[in-house]
Parts: sequence; C-alpha cells; structure tokens
Amino acid sequence: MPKIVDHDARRRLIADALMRVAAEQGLEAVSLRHVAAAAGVSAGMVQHYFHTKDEMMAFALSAVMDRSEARIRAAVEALGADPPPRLLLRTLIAALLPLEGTAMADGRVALAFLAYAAVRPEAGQSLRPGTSQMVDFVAGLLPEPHGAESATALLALMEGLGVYLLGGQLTPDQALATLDAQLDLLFGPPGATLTR
Amino acid sequence: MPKIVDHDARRRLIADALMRVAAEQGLEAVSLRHVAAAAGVSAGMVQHYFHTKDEMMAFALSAVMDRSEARIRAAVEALGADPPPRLLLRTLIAALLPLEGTAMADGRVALAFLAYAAVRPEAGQSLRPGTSQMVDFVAGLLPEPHGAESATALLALMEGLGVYLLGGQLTPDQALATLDAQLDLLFGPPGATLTR
DNA sequence: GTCTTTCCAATACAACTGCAATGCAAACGC
DNA sequence: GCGTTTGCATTGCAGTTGTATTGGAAAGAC
Repeated sequence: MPKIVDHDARRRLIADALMRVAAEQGLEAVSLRHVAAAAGVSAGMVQHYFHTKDEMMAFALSAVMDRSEARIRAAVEALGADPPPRLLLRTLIAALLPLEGTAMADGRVALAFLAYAAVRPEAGQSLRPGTSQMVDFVAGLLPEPHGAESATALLALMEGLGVYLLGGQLTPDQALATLDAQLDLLFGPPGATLTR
Repeated sequence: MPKIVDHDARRRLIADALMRVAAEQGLEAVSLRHVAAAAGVSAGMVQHYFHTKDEMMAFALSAVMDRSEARIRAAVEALGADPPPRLLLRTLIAALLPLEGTAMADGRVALAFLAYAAVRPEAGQSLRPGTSQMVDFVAGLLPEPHGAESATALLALMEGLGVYLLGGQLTPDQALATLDAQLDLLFGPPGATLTR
C-alpha cells in the first residue's frame, strides 16, 4: 500500500472547489474540468476520487449540509451555556441566513442544490431528516402556547428570508427586522418580557 | 410581408416547452434541442424566434412571472368582491404554493430560476419589483398593529413553505396548517374573530 | 533489489452544446 | 406573373461535456 494520502481531505478539497464554482456561476457551470481547474488539480485527479459526476455532486451536497451544521454549532457555542431561548433562536437563524460574503456564497450553493434536489428525489431525500430535526429543536424553544406549526413557520420564514436575500429583494437589515418582528409575535410584544 | 404567424404565440409555445423541461429535469437540461423536441418543433425554429439562448431564458423567466400573476388574479377573482382580508390572504398565498401537480411543476421552474438569478444579477433584477409590490398589498390587508415587517414575514413564510413543499419536507396539509397558524398569529386567536 | 499497489496525468472518444450559414418554400405586394 | 420578404428545416462547426483507457511515477511490502 504505497503513497498514502488522506483520501477524505482530497475529496473535501475538490468539494470546496465545486462549491466555489457553484457559488459564482451556478451548478450548470460545474463540470469536471471547471472544478479541477478551480481546485488547482488535474481533471484526472478529480476522476480518481469521484468515479462519476453524480458521486461528486452527492459528496458536495453532504459537504454543504456539514457546513451549515458547523455554522449552527459555532453560533450556538458562542452563546455559552443556557442562553435565553429567544436569543438562542435569533442567533441560530441569523447564523444560517446569507447575510454577508461567505454566508451568501454558501447560500447560493444551497439554493442551487435545492433546485437540483427538487428534480432529483433521490438527492433530496438526504435533506429531509435535517429539517425535521430542526423543527423539533425549535419547537422546544418556543414559549408555551405555540406548537410545531410555529416552529415550522419560523424555519420556513428563515428559508424565505434567505431566498429574498439572495435575490436582492431584501437587505440584511430588512431581513433581520423581519425576523425580529416574527420573534415578537411568538414571544409576546417587545417590552413584555426580558428576553428581548 | 408574407406568411403571417403570431410571433408571440410561437414564443409562448416554446417557453411552455422550456418550462416543462425545466420542471422535469432542471434548468441544466434546458438546451435548444431539448426544448425544441419538447415543443415538437425543429431546433431551427427555436433559433428563429430566439436569436440566443439567453434571450430565450429571459423570455421564459418573464413567462414564469406572468403565470404566477395569472394564478393570483384567478384566485382573487374567484372570491368575488370585498372578501374578508384574512380569507383573501389565505387564498392568495395558497394559490402561489406548490401544493399539487401543475402548481408543483411551476414551483420547480420558479425555484430553478431563483437559483439561476442568484448568480446572474441582471436576470434577478426583473423579480424585485414584483415582490415589493406584493409586500405593500399584503401590508394593507393585515390588521392594525402590524407593519411592513409582518407582510414581509408572511411572504417569506410563503416562499419557505414552497421550498419545503418542493423538497418533500412538508406535506400540503402541513404547509397549510403552518400558514393558518401564522394567520392566527397575525389576526388574533382562532375564535376571536369571524374571519376564520 | 523487485513487486505491487496506489496515485494521478494525459489522451481519446462519442455525445452534446450554442450558434452561424445555407437553402428552400410559402405568401403577400406589385 | 414576379420579386421579395418571412418562416423554418438542415447542416456544419468549434468547443465542451462525462467517461473510459492508458501509462507511468511514487512508495510501501517483501
């Protein structure tokens, strides 16, 4: 067994390049050679690590999900232990919104994959467990009278804000104001609690 | 001036075919020849009516917007004059959600174009006025205490529900329940008014 | 040393892409 | 009639696509 290389590191390197290409020019521009060029490697090497393009796409999709999971974890951990629910929710959602540079790039890639998965059911299947898990988590943070529908609504709101941010229909400020308004709706009027 | 044909009808015919291809296989599968085949015409004819692919895409994008506008109009007109605001909002949003067959197909196309426009600013520009106009309209329908943020939130919620519906994360029933929960939040608890 | 397995670069190939060019038929103005 | 303009089908072309194949260099196993 010669020439040991970190197999998974190579694949992540390639997936990163793919995401860069997709963020800048869309998934349609993702080809073996483009990705290879963006990664600074030969096309043959890409082929060595991904026997087929579908395989590469599937790996990149899972890499996208890993990234957003990491984004969540980082935001939550920065809050310390036992943060107030409303602040936790706001931080968590804000961390997932495409508000600035790198978050926007990730958001563009995620949006591209959403459209990609919408016409490829087998690819979309891997996305489902993540959101249902999120719904449960969010539902646990909402104050009493609210059920699972409010949690779903909050996440759908997040998704929609993301779309509008990427489309340029909303500025980051507007998106955050909208998010805060929704949180007001869920947690009660602004001055009514100390969680603001 | 010989052989008069309805120029615009041809272009709509082609755009319809494009949307069918995009709904089934995504925008990446949209090529001159595929679209021509789906429309049952020759590739040369497509070229005759659209000098370039970008031109064809731009026309199809505007056709998508026309469709959703027509969808809104049909839903609103079916309600008759002076419907209660809450019912009007619910009807309007439900009409735009990809809940069943043809609405889902249109939704997939719309999602594809959203991702398309996210990496092509000049294409996305045409989408902006529509939503800002919608925000104003929705804001006018909401009861007193609510401002533009709530209108934006409602539309973002709609967008997010659409994404989740297309991704299979939500069933139509769940999406509608979520929408109703949000309307409860905005219009007051279920039994408090007669608008339910 | 040699062997053998892994890594990767290069090339080849058929299929497809958008687009330009060509040619012809239909139909209206005259 | 005739000419001219429009509608469209066909073909050609250069470039790109995904994938298969080939070949060789590097490095552990022996």
